Parts: sequence; structure tokens; C-alpha cells
Amino acid sequence: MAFRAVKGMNDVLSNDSPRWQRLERAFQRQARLYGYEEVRTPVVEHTDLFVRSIGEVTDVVEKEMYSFQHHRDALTLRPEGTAGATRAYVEHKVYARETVTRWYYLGPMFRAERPQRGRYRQFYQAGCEIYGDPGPVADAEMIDMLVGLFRQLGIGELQVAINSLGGSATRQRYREALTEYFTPQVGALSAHAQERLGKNPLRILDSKDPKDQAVAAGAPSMLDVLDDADREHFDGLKRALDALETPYVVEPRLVRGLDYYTRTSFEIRSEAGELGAQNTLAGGGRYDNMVEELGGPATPAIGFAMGLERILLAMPESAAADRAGCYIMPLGSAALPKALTIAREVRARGVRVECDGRGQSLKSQMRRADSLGMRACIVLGEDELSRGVVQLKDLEKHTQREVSFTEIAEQVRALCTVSAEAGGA
RNA sequence: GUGGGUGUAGCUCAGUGGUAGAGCACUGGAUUGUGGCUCCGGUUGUCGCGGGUUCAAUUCCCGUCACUCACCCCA
Repeated sequence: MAFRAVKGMNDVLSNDSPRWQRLERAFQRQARLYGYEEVRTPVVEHTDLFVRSIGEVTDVVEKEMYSFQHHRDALTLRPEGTAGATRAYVEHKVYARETVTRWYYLGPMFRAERPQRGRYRQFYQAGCEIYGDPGPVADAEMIDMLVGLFRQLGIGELQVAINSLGGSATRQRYREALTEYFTPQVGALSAHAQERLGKNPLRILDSKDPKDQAVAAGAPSMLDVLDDADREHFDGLKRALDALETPYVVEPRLVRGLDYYTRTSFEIRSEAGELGAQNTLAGGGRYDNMVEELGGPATPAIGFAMGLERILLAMPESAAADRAGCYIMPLGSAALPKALTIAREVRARGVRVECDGRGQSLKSQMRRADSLGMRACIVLGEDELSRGVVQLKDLEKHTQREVSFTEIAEQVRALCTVSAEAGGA
């Protein structure tokens, strides 16, 4: 056991990968149904990109990034997907090609945090971004799409939380109002909150420390300082969600840890499955200033990311798969060459085949075929070999018949295809 | 960065100051060549690592490392 995976970075072995694939396919299907197309961006970006977009005084930038120097470049493993996507959007002047852009992505992200349940140093996010649509209808549809996806995956106990952080002017006003409110009560705050007061007072609002919560309870609400346009936008979001009959709760203290959010911000949580304390499945919001800040024209944008590991923790086990595939059991080395060519013929017809070349007892091979969930098996011994036939057994119906070499591939295909179609219906 | 928990077979875990067990898994047989149930047998361990106490430590003590959960923050 000399080598181990790097702390917080996990292998997905074959017993888990079907669940991953099911989730990824469901996400991609849902995203395409809503008009998104895939974008793939590099895992490594210039460090400045993240500092500029996520914000210099965020936890992510201050202490969670995997940054390194390569020759003259300061580089960072992406801690999230929006910055890279927006960089690509600006770099390729996509805004000049189309007025509204809808992208989805899926891949690993990296944050050097202390690992725990539902939080890893290399973790997988899937996300969507819309550029060029100011909302709020787009915002509501995005939230509704996520709720629909989670329901399809069988995840229950969902909660949608929404808030509006206002535009940048509003946000500045609110920040001042909060500083004014908290400063006289500094002593009543936790040490942590006291540090934040100067840098980012909004974060005190979602502190879980009871001391902070007590003080924050009386703080002015973000919703009270929204300007008319912000308020109209937020009301529009709520109306659209109502129209879609998507349940939500307004959480005026929902503040997300990335600085780029403006106006709409939201989280989707669940209490289901084996989720621990990290029960936010997806989070996102508007970032109407980022395109311009990264050098493009003023372009409204909204996006979200969801954590695949967390969703997998919340997903119920799927029903056992139907029997499929064929196991070939040659008995004795003389039967092996014929077994191999039969295996290839059957595979050519689209049926999964495993040929057992280990030379073990028939009982052992049978056990293995069964535990693999095979639908059929072929027994080829000396007697069959000399007569040009095999025994074809249906492991589900416990029936067996003799089939000639010339017909075996087609017979297996018929057996396994029928079973697959019946199972899928 | 802070705090708690756990390290014993491939997996899940019992256990004892006198150098280890169960279930599952794997495998052989009961059935000269037929799975899922049953029965009988077999294989697998530096008891995380280092030090201390002791005649003797997997067990007690100290340290260390790893894993894990929670705080923080986020997906």
C-alpha cells in the first residue's frame, strides 16, 4: 500500500460508475431539453481570472485554491466553472454571434478544503450559464429545470431558497447599511464575524454562530434596500415560479460566498439520502457584471452549479438491472478456440459477452455468470465440440437447449435482445 | 485553521495483558459437466506506525500518521 490517492481526491470504481453515468446522462438530457449546449473549458486558468471574478476577499480565493507557478505564469486549478466559461464567452466574442447563449458544462473542480461528507478537494460539478438574457423569466426556468431534474432522479425533501442581492449600486448601499448596523454591536459578535465586518459584512448574515444570529436578527433586510428595478425583477421571478408551481422560500439572509452574484441568488437543498451537513445540492445566481469586468460588453448573465457527489448521496438506489449479456464457458483447452470465435460473433450482434478462459470448474463458472447478472450462458465441452453444437442456457428462465455452431450467435442475440426490450418497457 | 470519532482478513465488524474470530466475498466438494437456496471443507492478517510500562502488548500509556465526521465555507 505504498501509494494512496491524494487527500480529498477519490476514485470512482466500477460498482459506483453506473450511478455516475445515470446522473450525468439525466443532467445532459435535461439541459438539452432546455436549450443548453455543452462547452468544455480547461481545468487550469490564470490565477487572476479567479481573483477578479470570484473576489479577492472570498474564502475560495484566499485559502482554497490550488495555485502554482509554471515558468512565468501564475496558474490555478479551477475552483468553479463560471469564471472559465465567462472567459471563453468573452475571448471568443460569442456575444457577437448570438444574442442569447445557453451553455452547460460538467467536470472536476478543485478546492483545498478539509474534506468531509459531501465535500472533496477534487469534486465534480455540472452547471449551466445563460448570457444575454436579463431575466427574470430565465431565472425561474433555470430553477424549475433543476427541481425537475432532482425529482426525476428520485430525490425528495427538496427546498428551494431564493433571494435578491440587488444590482451593484444596491449592494454597495446595503453594505454600508450593514456596517452601520453592526459596528456599534461589535462586542456581541463572534471573533470570526468581527473580522468580516470590515471586509464583507454580508457574510455575517448567514453565520451559524448563535451569537451572530442573535445580532443579525435585527439587521436591516436586503429586500428593504432594493431599488425599484431590483424589486420588479425579484417580483417577476416569484411570479414566474408561482406560474410554474415551483415551491420556494424567500430567504433574505441567503448570501453566497462568491462575490460576483447580483440580484437573483438561489440554493436548492435536500434532507434526503445520506447527505450530511453539506446539503446544498445546487447553488447559483445572476452575475450581471462579470462579462464586462472580464473585458466584454455589458451582458447580463445567470448560472448555477450542482455538486455531483452530493446529488449521488441524495439519490436513492436504483432498482437492480435486468439480466443481460452472455457468458461463454469452454470446458477444457480444446474448446477454447471455438469459444473465442463464438464470443466475437455474438458481440458483433451487439450483445455483451464474457468468455471464461480461466479453466475452472463448470460450477464456478456458472456461479460467476449468475453473479454478473448474465441473461444467457453457453456451455461448450468436448462432446459439443465434436458434434458442432453448444448448450445455450437461459439463466433467467432456467431452460436449456442445444444449438448448432451456425445458429448460436443469432439465437443468443434473439434471447438477449428480447429480454432487453422487455426490461426497458 | 479548530474540535470529536475510528484504525484488527479483500469488505463489514467482534474480541482479549498470554502473539486472533464471525459474517460476506473467493474457492473445492455434496451433483463424472450446470447458477441463485442448503450443507461440509479450504485460502487470506507486519491487529496503522514508532516508542514506553510489563516476564509477556493487538489489548494499557505516550507520540505519530491515516481515515472519518463536524465547525468554517461552499456544490
